[in-house]
Amino acid sequence: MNDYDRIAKAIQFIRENLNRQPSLDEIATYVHLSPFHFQRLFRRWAGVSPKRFLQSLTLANAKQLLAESELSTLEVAGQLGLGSTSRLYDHFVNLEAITPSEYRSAGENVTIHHGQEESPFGRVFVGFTRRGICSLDFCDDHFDQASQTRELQRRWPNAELVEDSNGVKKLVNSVFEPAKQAGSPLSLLVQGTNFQISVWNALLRIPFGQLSTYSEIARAVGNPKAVRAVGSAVGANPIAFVIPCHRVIRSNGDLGGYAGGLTRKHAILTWESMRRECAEN
DNA sequence: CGCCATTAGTGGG
DNA sequence: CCCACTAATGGCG
Repeated sequence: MNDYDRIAKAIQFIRENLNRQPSLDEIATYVHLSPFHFQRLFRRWAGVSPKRFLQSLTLANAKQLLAESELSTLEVAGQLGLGSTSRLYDHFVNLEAITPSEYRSAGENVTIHHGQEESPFGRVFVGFTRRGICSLDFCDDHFDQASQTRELQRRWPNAELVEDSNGVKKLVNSVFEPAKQAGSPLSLLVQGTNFQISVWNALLRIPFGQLSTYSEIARAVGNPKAVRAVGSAVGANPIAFVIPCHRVIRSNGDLGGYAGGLTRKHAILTWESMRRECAEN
């Protein structure tokens, strides 16, 4: 079992037993570590003690984050025309959209480099072309490399797939390393319907470490009643983590869903909120 | 009152 | 049809 698995297991345990406020000893025992070692591992991973983590984990906390983000940057998320390009993320991420039909007519001669690599939140499968990242998914038992490659080929039927573990390693480093801000902008290359693209754009506008809701996104894309459809579009996000679908939760404060598993969603959110606190202090 | 469980309504794929 | 949803509603302390 690697570190991420252990931490994930601990977090899940904490979540399930939140109302009992489990002690450090109890959690450490659960993941088969000594309290001392567990605390150190946890601190290294999250930058916070398990105790502090526990405190920040309540629903009240989630709702507070929600309230903070309510007023911020989401109200303007312009509908994006087909195939157009827009700069987002304070000019650090560049999202380029291609419709399925446009792809069919124009899109040959594309080579997609792909492979798996460890990330702070577990193994990921990544695909990228010369023009940008086109795929990023977390791996698990149901979604292994074989099926991920198959899915990639299905989405880009004319593309040539090439395994490239070196390239993938470099890419993953720049994606998950916060120092990426200093480097060149990330380019994303995605296919989707007009609706999906506008939703993914809205996701990119949620600031690091903050939360939004499905209904908020629906409002932001100018279709306030399409809440459920937004859920589907968010779920269809082809580039996990970079397009931050993990920052969207239910309006009542529940976590909602996540393709990579709820524990992982929770882990990423917690990590982000801690990172943000650190940056502020 | 507040806290839940249930449900009709919902729009895009 | 299927949904990574929500607001309204009613029951129960």
